[in-house]
Amino acid sequence: MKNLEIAWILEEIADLLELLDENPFKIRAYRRAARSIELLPEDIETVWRDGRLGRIEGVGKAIEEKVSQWLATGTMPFYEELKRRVPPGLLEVVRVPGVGPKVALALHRELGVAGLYDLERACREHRVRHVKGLGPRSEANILAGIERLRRQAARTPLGMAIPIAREMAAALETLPAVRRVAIAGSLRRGRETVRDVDLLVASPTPESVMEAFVRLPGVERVIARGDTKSSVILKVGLQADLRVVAQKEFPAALHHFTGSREHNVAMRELAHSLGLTISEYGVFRLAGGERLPISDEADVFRTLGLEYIPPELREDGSEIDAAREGRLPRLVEPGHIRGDLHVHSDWSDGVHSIARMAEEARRRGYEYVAITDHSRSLGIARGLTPERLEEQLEEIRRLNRRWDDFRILTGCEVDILRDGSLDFDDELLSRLDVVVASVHSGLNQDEETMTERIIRAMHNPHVDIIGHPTGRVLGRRDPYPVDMTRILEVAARTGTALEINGSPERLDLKDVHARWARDRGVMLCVNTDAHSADGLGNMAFGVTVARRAWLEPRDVLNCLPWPELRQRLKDGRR
DNA sequence: GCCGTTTTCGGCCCGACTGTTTTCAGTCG
Repeated sequence: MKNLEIAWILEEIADLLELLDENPFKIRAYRRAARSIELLPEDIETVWRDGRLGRIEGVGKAIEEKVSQWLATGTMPFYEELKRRVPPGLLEVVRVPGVGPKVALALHRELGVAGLYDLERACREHRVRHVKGLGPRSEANILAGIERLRRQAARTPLGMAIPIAREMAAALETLPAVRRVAIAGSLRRGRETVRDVDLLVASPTPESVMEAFVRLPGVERVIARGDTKSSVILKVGLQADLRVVAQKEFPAALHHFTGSREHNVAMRELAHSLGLTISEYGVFRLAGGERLPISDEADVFRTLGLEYIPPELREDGSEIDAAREGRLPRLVEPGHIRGDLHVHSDWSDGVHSIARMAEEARRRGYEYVAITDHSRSLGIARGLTPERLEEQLEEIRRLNRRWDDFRILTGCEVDILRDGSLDFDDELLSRLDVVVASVHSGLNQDEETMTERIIRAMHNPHVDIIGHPTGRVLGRRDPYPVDMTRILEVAARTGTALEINGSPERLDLKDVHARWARDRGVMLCVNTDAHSADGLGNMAFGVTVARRAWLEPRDVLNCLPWPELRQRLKDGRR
């Protein structure tokens, strides 16, 4: 699966072309193609073999040829040539915040800077201030930028950024001059990791809001402070941007600051073709500049002849075509989820009793919850022996007498052992309502072995769901290598559902893969993998991933009411 | 380099902030 690799190369080509001062439109073309391929809902090698590369949005003859070369031979002469022409260290230099291609080039030309180390030394020796257009402040800013680059290499996981953003939004809301506050940017679009927190405020007196913003307790340093826009670095290392607009501008501004950049560009191009222009201030006629009435975000889309596009879909611009043609999905919402099918109790490594977990699930309005404790091989998580599981079934039977509007489903999260066999025998599995099968050990197997291992588990008729299918832990553990195309093919054939694990450190499957799954008719199941009553609240993260995958309720197993779910689970086992 | 319900050539989005400048280029989102 080479999609990400190719997207990365095209992106780097764009960076290199920028350093060569090439035509900006050519550079943009490479970035667009990179983005399309990154978000492509199928394996690019398949597309290539079918001769469909040219049909990818933003891929024309020239890029098609280069990508083909790379897929066929593993090299791309054009890319190699660019790398020869540009000192490789300059690519790091342009990643320093505040340093772009023009400055990097001047530093290279005049001071011989060819990498981060050179740049840092040139700043400390005060040589940078003698380069035309730069001064002492530039030196200090570049040093701070290098520091930031080194300290905050990775993006921040959504689950970590959301509470920070909410806290800041709440603090701003208490200001008397503030009329409205919204979290915007990639956070609002629900991206799994974010680079910064974007906040939008409506206020008649921007300066007072700016003043309060840069003094918020979590702020470490101010990097920009203007009349309507400020940026700060938080003590946790994350950047936060605030934009303040007038109240009547708020809807257009909210759209603008939610992005993505590609979505905005595509929207503005569409506006142009309709004789309109669109910015954070509103929608206007090109001729005469008359402001069109906009009272909410949906109006922004409506004036361009589009259905409302939910934030989670605003990525590469293809959602705009879908909106124009009325092809947008009716996205799944938290309220559609009828139960959680992957939950742990204190029988294994959870902290709360089955009864407590069930009561919490019921309180959340669910119709059912499946208790899926670990199986015996996972000693570290106090996995259940078959005998203990038998006892648990009895306990659940007893508890289920409590309600007539709710039920606890029996289940387990059974380990997929190294050879793909399962940790419990078929007879025991056959008596459970729900079987989630997951990989927890032998994570360093090669792709072929791991893929076969999971496929073998899917062929077991008692397995209903594959739990956290790629095993990643955001920022801590890479996914184990699997051939996702083959996994999806088999899942489609066996009717096995794949989990979207909503635990914020997992989010596994990820959005792009979940969308591939949907496109192949594979059912998804959004679970929390909760180990405590609080953990059930992570469903919202899972639903966000599902929405980014364009999923509708019918694509999600646990949107089914219990009678239909039971039927479906039974059918899947034939 | 891409793209086409006005076009296969000539277009290809919009604005804020900074630092270094006398009017703006570069960077960022």
